[in-house]
Amino acid sequence: MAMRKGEATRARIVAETGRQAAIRGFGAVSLGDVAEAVGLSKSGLFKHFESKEAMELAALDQGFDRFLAFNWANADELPPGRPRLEAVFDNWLDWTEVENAAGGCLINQAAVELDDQPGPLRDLLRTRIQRWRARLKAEFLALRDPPISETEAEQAAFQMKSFILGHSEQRRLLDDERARAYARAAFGALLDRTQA
Amino acid sequence: MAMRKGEATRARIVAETGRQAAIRGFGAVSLGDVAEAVGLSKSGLFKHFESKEAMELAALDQGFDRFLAFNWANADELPPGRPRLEAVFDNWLDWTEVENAAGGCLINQAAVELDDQPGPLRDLLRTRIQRWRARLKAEFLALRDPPISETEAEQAAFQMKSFILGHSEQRRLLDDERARAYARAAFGALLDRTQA
DNA sequence: GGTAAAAAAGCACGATCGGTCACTGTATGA
DNA sequence: TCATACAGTGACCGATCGTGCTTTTTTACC
Repeated sequence: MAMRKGEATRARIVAETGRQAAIRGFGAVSLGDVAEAVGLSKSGLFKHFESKEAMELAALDQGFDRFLAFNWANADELPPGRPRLEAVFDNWLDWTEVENAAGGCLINQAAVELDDQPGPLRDLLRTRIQRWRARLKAEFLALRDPPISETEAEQAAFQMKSFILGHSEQRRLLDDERARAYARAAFGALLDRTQA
Repeated sequence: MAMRKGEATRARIVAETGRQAAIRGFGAVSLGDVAEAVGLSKSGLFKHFESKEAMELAALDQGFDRFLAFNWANADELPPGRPRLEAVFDNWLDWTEVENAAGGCLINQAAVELDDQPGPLRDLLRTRIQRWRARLKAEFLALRDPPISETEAEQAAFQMKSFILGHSEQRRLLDDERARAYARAAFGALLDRTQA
């Protein structure tokens, strides 16, 4: 009764969908291409997903899981505040560059593509990004004792995310390796200012 | 002999292509949709462009022209350095919010979508963004006398662009109106630090 | 106002789109 | 081992994709 093979195939489909969406965008992913890439027929896909949208939903969800696992890796073991924030930031930069070969960060691609397209995909992305932001904000609040204000923490989280986005564009579109140095310098200075 | 009407129609097609690309991405724009939106038949489009790609190229190029005109408006009349930079930054924020109704900034959408898709579209985008960056860098160099280093100017331009990207995501995807305040505060502090 | 050129429509093409259905092989649980 | 639930195929649906080719309608100039 255990559906072992089915689950493995489903996972391959989800991963491939995310891969293609990161490159072309969700709106340009085709069932035919995904099916061919995983070595299935188009109709075979429908044994695992009831529709293309359900497939994309699973891909985005799993993509976000991967993102969190990657970026928060080893952060739990570090003390809250600056050590954690620096680890997360470095992981995040790595994420951009590791994913470089695979077409870039799926979440960032989705964020820009879906921001004006209502639907379950955007809803999922929104709630997950908001949760992630709240986590970062809490970490900034732990930077100082007594803690900084909520607004200051949000300000800092805003800048952190901004540097990540700036790094991604300069690194991926402009192919400029200095991007990482710029981002790290900017973030380090932000931590200095916030913590002092 | 003068092809007056043709040029007007062409301009409408280009504008509409840009509009749709900003929403769905270039890869998801269809000739049928564009044709219907401008009130033409599909085949009518081919009297103005030899291919879909040529149409997209024109749309991106014209979109960038509009971006530059909007962001640099009234900046020439201001003295170089801080006044100009502040005007450009505010214009840029306005641009994001004005374009809000129209599906967001075409250039930003293209930057994320095309960063891993080689071709003439990406080439055009790259060169135009690099030119724009050089312009910003020069403006940062004018911030101080004697001027800051090249690297410092690039660092500052990196942060400026980052704040724009951060503002765009927080404003458009998360629908958070505080984004503008965060971005302005961050940019103001950056200018203070750089200029002092 | 006639005429030549430009603009646009109409139509058809092969390919591909997302999706359904009836069918077959196969892995799995009893 | 055997029955069965499940994974996967192939043919096919109507719609739409980008793009030619031919014809008709507008437009602009003399």
